Amino acid sequence: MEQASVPTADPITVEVVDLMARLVGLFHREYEEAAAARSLTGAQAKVLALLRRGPMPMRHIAQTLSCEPSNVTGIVDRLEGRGFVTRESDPQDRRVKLVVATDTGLSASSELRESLNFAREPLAALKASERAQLRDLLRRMLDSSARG
Amino acid sequence: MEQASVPTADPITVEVVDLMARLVGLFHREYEEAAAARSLTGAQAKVLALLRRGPMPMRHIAQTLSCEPSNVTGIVDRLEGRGFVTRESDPQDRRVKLVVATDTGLSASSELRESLNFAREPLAALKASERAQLRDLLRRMLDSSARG
DNA sequence: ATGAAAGGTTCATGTTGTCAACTGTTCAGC
DNA sequence: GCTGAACAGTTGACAACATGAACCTTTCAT
Repeated sequence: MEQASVPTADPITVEVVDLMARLVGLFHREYEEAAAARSLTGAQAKVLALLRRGPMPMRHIAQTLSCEPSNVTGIVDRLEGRGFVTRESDPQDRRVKLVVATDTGLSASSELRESLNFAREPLAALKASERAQLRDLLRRMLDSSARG
Repeated sequence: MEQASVPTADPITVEVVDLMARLVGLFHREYEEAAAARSLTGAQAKVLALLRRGPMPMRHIAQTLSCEPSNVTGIVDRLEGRGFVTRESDPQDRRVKLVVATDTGLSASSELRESLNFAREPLAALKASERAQLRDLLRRMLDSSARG
């Protein structure tokens, strides 16, 4: 909804968006596969990946994933049931539960990250200088949308 | 599994993969939202998008989406129930069912495609020449992985 | 003709996702 | 200090998505 002011995109933008869509499809499949190989689902893997930077309140996880908090409850339940994370209540605010990755959880997540060959093969088609170029372009796109 | 021969990726590749992951997240969310605005789910929208090029057997849809055929049955059921597609049996081989988008389905899919602002905003951060550069790099990645 | 193989569907099951209702906890204003 | 609004998280009901096994029909090779 609400896109009255969208100018018809130029042809290059349209094509880039299309290419992105294909790339997203590829990446997504690879990610799911890599997760499944460690008997994790995609959602579980995503949460574990978030926790690599440290404990995080449920609420924050939900916001990052753009989903309802009640959904996170279930995902964390299953991760907890398998020993990948624990819930600890925040001493600062006893309403919030901090989700903490266990060692098992962290190493599973690291393994998965390492194994993400995605684009390792596709990216091999590019020269080092081109990969750097790609990195810079992507960085700028993401920086701009992080601010937007 | 089975990645004994994966060389440790160079730092740039690792960073590109990370950026991709974020991009995929963004794109995915936008896509789901755009679909939801037309009361379609992401999966339904994907199938409709596939059918823009013409009728397609169930089997082929499943392969393209990398999922089980039985899953496609359900998705197409729901699309059919709402008048977005129909099933016609292939005269050449009466085992196969061709899924055909109706006019309603086609226009819903086109609308959705048009509304995909993703990256329209992020891409605006790039100059025209840079967008072209990005397009070329992405093309080459995808070409290589299409052959792989 | 027969039997194997392929295309779809059905059924049982599990995960992800939403929404509404509920329990605790915090905090502002009185 | 209390009270009530607002917030964090959970629960329960429900729909969509996803898999795997069993099944039916059609095709095709022998």
